[in-house]
Amino acid sequence: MIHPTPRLRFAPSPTGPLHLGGARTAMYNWAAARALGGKFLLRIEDTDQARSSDASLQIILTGLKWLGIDWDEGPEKGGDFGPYFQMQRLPLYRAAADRLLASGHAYPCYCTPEEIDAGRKAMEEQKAGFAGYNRRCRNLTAAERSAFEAQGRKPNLRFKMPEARVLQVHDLVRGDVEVNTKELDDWVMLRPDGVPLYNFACVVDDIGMAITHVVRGEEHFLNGIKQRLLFEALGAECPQYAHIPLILNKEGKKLSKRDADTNMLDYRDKGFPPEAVFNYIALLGWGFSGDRDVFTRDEMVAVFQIGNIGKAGARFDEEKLRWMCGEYVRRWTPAQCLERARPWLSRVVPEAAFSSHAAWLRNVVGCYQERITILSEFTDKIGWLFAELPTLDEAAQKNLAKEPASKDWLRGYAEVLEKGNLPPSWPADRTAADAVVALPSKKDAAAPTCAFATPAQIEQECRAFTERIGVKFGNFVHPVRAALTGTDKGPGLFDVIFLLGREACVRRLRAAAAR
RNA sequence: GUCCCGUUCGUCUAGCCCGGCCUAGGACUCCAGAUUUUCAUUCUGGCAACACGGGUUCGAAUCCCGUACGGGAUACCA
Repeated sequence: MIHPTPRLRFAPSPTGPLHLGGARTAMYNWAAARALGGKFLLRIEDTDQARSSDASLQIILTGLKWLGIDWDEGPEKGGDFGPYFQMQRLPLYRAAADRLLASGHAYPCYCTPEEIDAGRKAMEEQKAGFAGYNRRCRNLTAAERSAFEAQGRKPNLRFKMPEARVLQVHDLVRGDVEVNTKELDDWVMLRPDGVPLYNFACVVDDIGMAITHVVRGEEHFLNGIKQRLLFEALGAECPQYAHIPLILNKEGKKLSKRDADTNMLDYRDKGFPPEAVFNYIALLGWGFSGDRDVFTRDEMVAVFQIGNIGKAGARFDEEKLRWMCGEYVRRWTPAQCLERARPWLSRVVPEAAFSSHAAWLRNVVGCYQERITILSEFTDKIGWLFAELPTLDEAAQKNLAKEPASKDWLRGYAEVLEKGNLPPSWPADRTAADAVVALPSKKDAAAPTCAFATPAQIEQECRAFTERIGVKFGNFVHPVRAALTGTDKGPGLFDVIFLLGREACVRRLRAAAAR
């Protein structure tokens, strides 16, 4: 075979949501396919009929799309190697099973679950090391078979494993590994109802779909051995396997529901930027380079190699994920950020405002961009802008009570602002102000020409006022911020005043002074 | 029990395959400082690791063996 087109797949079973580990596996397959110039396909392993659901399938597909992992063949796409749902491929498995039966690689097993269990227990008592199916049906005579049939027993089909063959296999991640088949069972391929089990369906489909490389979790390593033997029995070439370690929690144990959100879409709903999640997950067991952590999908594809995936399990660290999110959020322009944040802004901002106050909202968002890491934080952060009066938190109350004279300052400053040239307050139209003044204001930025006072001008007037009344600027600022925003954190005070506009500022200062 | 894999700062990792450039690099976190009207951002500096024991070698994080610890597997789930 001369360099066939590389074909890789992600083969989820729709029995639950797409979790971090699955997403990472999908991503590595995707990245390898793109890096090799091959195809990436999705195959749905829905043979566990009791647990599979369409809802899960939709969640998985949506999660992949959200992360920017697109597929060339599979659900919603079709392709020349379909069908891509295993339950639609039953005749293919039946045909392969018949071939195996005919070639003596498989045999019918009439054992009941209870009998199998009893056999296993007996082997355990002999403490032979490995305890599995006792292979009772492996060498049944024709007469014995018909006797079982006569009892009405329906046989499973089992694969006949070599008794004690040493296999030298090469794994793209693990390297050369030696495995003795005596550690392996005669495993069940097909149920009486014709529904295949994982290992069997997987191989039939990997052959049928011309898969060349398989990246999957290390829990499949031994399955890989069974599968190699099946490829051999079917006279097909085995794909290159890469078995990667699982994602661990903070304690180094397998990641579970308690440790992190199990559903990729939970991250979406909380406003984690998908690029950041993608970037972070990629880093769990793989490194872009010695000195860079932040990279795009394209940059990853340009350098990705399956062999560079680490052999050791990586722990999921939400703090670094958060940092990564902030890293992406800060790189957006305020306009881009506004677009992204819209679903969360909508919880406090009336829908109409997105067109009527686009420039203002862009400034609001701009002011918080470097203060958040995930988009849902916007919801709580910007509420004060829309309230009649802000709710004072503990720090704000303290800052208002600190200086006895501060109420006079606030009253005085209210007067200054009232007479000043501030933009109007929400919900009045203030496009003339926001369209020309881009927040957050930068120290060394050229002063824009504006019909209203700019933050820089507001600051100038403020400093002049504090001088007039003989108050240290640094002291003055705190009660003002408290009165205006209800807290001690937030954007620059003069951006706040600009954003709030005249009426709101005056109202808030006077209300705080009157407390 | 048996088999397989792994082990570099608290965490993610670079280096390991092809021993010397490693007084082990980067990032997150943390601490200190600078900037500053708060917070945040940004910048500067700092703390902090080759699991342990043998061996090979002039020389080992890098090669070999063992021990310990961790993970995975051992289904009519995938």
